[in-house]
This record gives sequence, C-alpha cells and structure tokens, in this order.
Amino acid sequence: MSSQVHLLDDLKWRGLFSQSTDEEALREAMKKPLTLYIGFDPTAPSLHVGNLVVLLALRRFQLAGHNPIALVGGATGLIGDPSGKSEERTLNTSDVVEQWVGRIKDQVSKFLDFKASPNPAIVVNNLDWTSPLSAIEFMRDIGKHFSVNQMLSKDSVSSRLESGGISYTEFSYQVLQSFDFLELYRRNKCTLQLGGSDQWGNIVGGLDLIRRVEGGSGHALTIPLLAKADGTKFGKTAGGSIWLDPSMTSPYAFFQYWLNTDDKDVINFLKVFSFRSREEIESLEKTHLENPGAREAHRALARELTSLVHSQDICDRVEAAARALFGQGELSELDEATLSSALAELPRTSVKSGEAIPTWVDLLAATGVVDSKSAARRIVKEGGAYLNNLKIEGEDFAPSKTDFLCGKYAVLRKGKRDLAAVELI
RNA sequence: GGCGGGUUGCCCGAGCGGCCAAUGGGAGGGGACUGUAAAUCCCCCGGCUCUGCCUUCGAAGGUUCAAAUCCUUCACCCGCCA
Repeated sequence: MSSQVHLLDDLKWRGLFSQSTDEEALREAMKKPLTLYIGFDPTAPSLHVGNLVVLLALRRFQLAGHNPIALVGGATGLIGDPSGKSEERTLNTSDVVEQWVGRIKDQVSKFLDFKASPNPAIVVNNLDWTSPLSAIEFMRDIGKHFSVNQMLSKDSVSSRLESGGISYTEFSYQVLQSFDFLELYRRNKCTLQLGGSDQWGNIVGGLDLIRRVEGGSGHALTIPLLAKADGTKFGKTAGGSIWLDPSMTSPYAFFQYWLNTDDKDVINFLKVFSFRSREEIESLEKTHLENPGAREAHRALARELTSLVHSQDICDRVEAAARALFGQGELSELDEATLSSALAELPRTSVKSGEAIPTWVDLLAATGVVDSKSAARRIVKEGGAYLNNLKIEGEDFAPSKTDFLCGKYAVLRKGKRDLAAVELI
C-alpha cells in the first residue's frame, strides 16, 4: 500500500493500537519489510468475529508490505491459555484439536495472500516444533530461562491465584507461547508479534526468551479488545457467537448481525474491520450522522464483511434475500426463484404434502428458532407471531394449503426480525 | 490436620418443613415508539399430551402425610486455627 500514512498511525486512528514495546524502534523497524506473526489457538471448530479483529490487522500488515505468519496453535491448543480466563478450562482431546487445527488453517488462509510477491503469507502449526521435543529437553533448554517469580507476577497467573487457582498445565502456557516466538525468530526472522491486549504478558515473555537465548530483539504490539457502546460483549448474540464458518453461522445471519449494529458502534466497527480509507470512512460517518435511518454505514459494513468472509456472490444473495423478506412489498408478489433463494438462507422445516399441516407453534419449534413449544406459544400469546408477514392469533392456528406461496413456501416470523421457512414437499 | 461457612433456575442472589417452579436484579424474549438501531414504557421468561401433569434448588441415601428447607455420607469451594 502506497499510502502516505504510516501503518502505525492508521492503526491508532482505527483504535487498533493498545500498547507496544519502544514505539520509535518499532516505527524504525517497519521502514523495511519485517516478519510478524499472530497465533490462533484451536479452541473451537471455527474462528469467530472477535478473532477477525487481529486477523485483519495481520492482513493490514501484509498489505503494507510486511511478511505475515499465521500460527495455528496445535500445541498450545492442547494446553489452554489462562489469559482472560477466570477458571481452569477442560482439555479437549488431541484428535479434536487436530481436526480444529485443520479447519482454522483453512479459514485463516482466506484472509492472507500466499502468492504475494515479495511478501507471501505463511501458515504454521506450533505442534511442528514442540512435539519432537522431549519433556527433559524442554525443561532444560527452555524452562531454564524462565523465572517462576516472573511467571507468577503475570496478570493471567496472579489473577487466577486469587480466584480458582491454576493447574501446572495452564501455568506453563506462557512458556510455550514464548518458545513459539523464539522459534519463529530463528526460522523466519520473525521480530514482531501481534495479539489482543490480553496477550501482552505472553508476547513480552517471548521477547525475553529471544534476548536470553539468541541475544536478539523484537517488538510487541497489542490490539485493544473490542468493546461495544452498551458494554455488552462484542460478537455474541442470544444464539451464541458469530462464527466465520457458514455452517455454524449462516451468511444470512452474519449479514444481519452487522446490519443490526448499534448506531453508536457502526463507525468504530468500520474503522476496525473495514479496509476502506480514512477518507471513505469519514464520508460514511457524515452520511450516517445526516440520516442514520438510511443505515448507509451499516450496509457498507455488512456488505464488506460478508463479501470478505463469505464471498461477493453470497453477499449479494443474502442481501437480496433480506431485501425481499423485509421489503415493503407483499411476499406473495415475489416470484418463486426469488422466494426460494431468499428462504434458502433461513432456518427451515418441511411438511409432507399428503399430511396434515402442523400448527404454527409446532412449525416454529421445528425450525429451531425457539427453544421449546412453550416459547413458541408465548410468542403467539404476546402477539409476535406472523405467517407470511401477517399476524396470527390463537395457539391452535395452523396454516392451510393456500397459505403456501407459490404452492410451496410459508414464511414464519417471530417478533420483528426472526424469520424461518416452511417448505411443502 | 482441626473448627466454621457455603454449593439455588442462563448469571448474580433471596428462601431455611407445607401458601415454592421457588422474591429481587441482570441477561434474554414479545409489544408500543422507530429505522430490521439505541433509549424509554408495558408484558413474558423450566418443560409437556397445559384448568392438569412432569423435571429442577451440588450428588446419593434417609426422616416426614409433606423437604430447596431436617438428618447421614460423598464431592467441590471459601474463611479462621495448626
């Protein structure tokens, strides 16, 4: 990127700069392409939108000409990072972790350029250099450089000593992560590690190790944990996390998540997640302030991220689906192709054409939009139940054949924006 | 090792033999107002074959017509003493 603005200043403007080691030294080092890494531990089968913050920061570095390494923690994922956790975690089995490593490798790869010249990205797995090591070697060669006194003083450990305690396993985590940094320093001349602000202790632990073992130096840069204006956790909904994996969070739900961003957050989110320039974002901010109801900024955010994470094509489809389903027009005026592709994005259930059509309550429960039939009944009682955008009354209400649009589809709605589809087969 | 306190629904937290599916707050859901936003106000918030039935108050047993509430054992946590 030929931008005049120094990447560090851009990161600061975007709110992506928490703290760093000697900033002048880092600035100086960034004048030439450097190699940097971020680690992701496989604690789930997919990354979620929270991980996207640092992952996209890595991409920003690549776009600025630096050499990115994405590390997937096949080893550290077996141990468990105590940072930011108030309780000991239960360990996942090694075959589960291995499977997650594979999935997360694939996911991470979508955001980096492996063919970029002269700075292609690479993906590594820390199991590659930890598994050949024996316990004795590890303790002698690596462990000897760590002072338990220092390890105990780390936030991640000391807070746990005050609360529920910490196992030796999790206590050792920082040593492993430090070793990763050392190993990448040796193998790839990696001199910068990025991470969430809770990773500071682990990162500087690596810098210490590099200094002690290799007499070398490097840099640390942390990114603030993203906060929402109302104080609730970013990236969570009632249904759980917003995942990047389309089988865990549908692209439709993903798009809707961003589109429904709180007004107070939308500009910040654009800064954090969007690759638009400062000028473009400031222009969107102006548009937004002039007419927040139009939700231009929300739409820009939703479109850019859905395209990036899923694809332009999928983004177009889910947006069209949303327009059709939330549009002013009658659902019955939609043609079958539009309707069918819009509904394809929704939670669904089906009814066999020969059989009696279940009640609205049973159908909604079958789509999984509510947890139980009681919950579905409550919705009806409270006046939040709709069939094809028309309010229905009575717990016993059941759609009839003629309610199926194009003879095939019925649209269930719970409340203002929770939709589900029923298909007659 | 000794003594004392605790473990309640998604979370925090009352209840301390029947009136308890269990007070209150938060989260969550529906409605009104709006813009598929926020704030505010009202309502709901274990499940089911729903005027009733079933499952929940750390686990397992027991006392009682009746237990989240009493007793016993076990597990974990937290204080004070050694």
